[in-house]
Amino acid sequence: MTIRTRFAPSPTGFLHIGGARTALFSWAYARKMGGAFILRIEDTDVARSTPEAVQAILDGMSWLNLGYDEGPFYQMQRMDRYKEVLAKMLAEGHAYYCYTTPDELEAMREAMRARGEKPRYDGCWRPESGKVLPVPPEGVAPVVRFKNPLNGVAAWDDLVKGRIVFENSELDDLIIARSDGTPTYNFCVVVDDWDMKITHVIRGDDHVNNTPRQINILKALGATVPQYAHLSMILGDDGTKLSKRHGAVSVMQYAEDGFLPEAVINYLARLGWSHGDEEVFSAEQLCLWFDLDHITSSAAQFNTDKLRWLNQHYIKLADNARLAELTGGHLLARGVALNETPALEDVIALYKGRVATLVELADEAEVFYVEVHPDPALLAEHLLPDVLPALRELAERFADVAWETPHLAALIKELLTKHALKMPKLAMPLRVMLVGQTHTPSVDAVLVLFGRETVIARMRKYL
RNA sequence: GUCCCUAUCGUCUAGAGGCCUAGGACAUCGCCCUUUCACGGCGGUAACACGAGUUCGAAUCUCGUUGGGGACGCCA
Repeated sequence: MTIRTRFAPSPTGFLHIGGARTALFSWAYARKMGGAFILRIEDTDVARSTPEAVQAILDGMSWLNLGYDEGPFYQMQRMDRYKEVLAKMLAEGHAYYCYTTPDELEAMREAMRARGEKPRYDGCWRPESGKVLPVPPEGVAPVVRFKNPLNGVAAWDDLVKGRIVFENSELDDLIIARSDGTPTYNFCVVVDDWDMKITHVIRGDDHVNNTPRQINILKALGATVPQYAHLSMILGDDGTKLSKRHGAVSVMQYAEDGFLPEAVINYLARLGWSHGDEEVFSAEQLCLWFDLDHITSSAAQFNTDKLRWLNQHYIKLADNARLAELTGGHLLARGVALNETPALEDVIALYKGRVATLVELADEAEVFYVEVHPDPALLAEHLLPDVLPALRELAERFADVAWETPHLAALIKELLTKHALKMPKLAMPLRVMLVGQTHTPSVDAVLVLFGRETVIARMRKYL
């Protein structure tokens, strides 16, 4: 049997980190098993679904390089099919019309809560042999409810959490079609998973409570029940639930913050799944290793530091031309115009080993293309009287020295000896004049990048 | 309130009864490298929530307690 998995987001917002991991695990499992990964957009909540959100989800998956084999399927385009199955269930007595209004339902729940009971539908319109149903009230459009079994259990062996058992008596008759006739989530999912021959449902564990209901509907339909794997949630950096206010940001925010998609994939893969002691691996490697047996069943806290560490690793590995293009984008967004020299690629070659994100890389590169305004206090601290003569002479000699690292290094050494100075004493003021800060790669490499004219011009301003 | 899930270093995790005086990674601390800062190398601190069982033996199995999370919608 071919393994078929799916990712089924509802387009009510961007693709956030939790959704991305769910997609990643489904994708990786399908890849590992030589199966198919299906993308399905669950847009039956017309009020909250937007085309922008659909696009945001597509963009997020594409950035992460998570390709799907089938879809995207849109539930709103499958209405006819849902209505067909709905009619069948009604005809076969697996579903029934219910005329209880939302207000009555609300009152019912309130009363039950007040009594300390689990709020649920009372089954008033549920047909039973020998039971006399109320007369349908005038002017009330009915909903359709699923006739859930009264006894026994709905149980499954969750591939992540182990065996989970729900008493059917805990479940009430859920609404599968609204009073306007449109089907609801739990019903659409079941029909879709059935029609799309999904073998493994890999999803967030906020769906654990939906699973017994879905299994019961599946069984009523005579459909094969798929395997379920419920992933625990991802907590924010501070250990609290991800929310709009903090943490639950779009995966595209990570792109903006200068993270490489391969770093995000690697991080997410390792968050809640493990392969022994392996920490750093590619998407390809993940597709070879991934399994459902090593998924953690408890919630995991997001850790930006570790993501940064991975990102740093992948930046070091990345091709300079690619980094230049990406970093150039960040620079452009800041309104920094790139000059011919130095070539951004050369700047990146010198700095890529020193940064954790592309934003930091852009920060470092920026000083090569815009004027710098060193902090006067910093200048005063390093442009000391005892180094000024050496710096002035250096600026003069720069005019005709061969502009290459060995010659520049030799010249600096020569003046160091002549003026009886230590390297940092001379290197620090140079750094401050050139880039406005004391932390840079070795000065000769920086000098080469800037070029003769810029170096002399920047030095002259202070000497 | 009811139901469901969950519990190993600060964090992500390894761990399927003896391999565990609990391993790796991030973070942190120290040392080395050094032209500053990084990078890199080496080393250190740091955890089985608690209580009962089962067993010759438990981080691993069972039960309970406590903590955390989720669900209880004509949302998905």
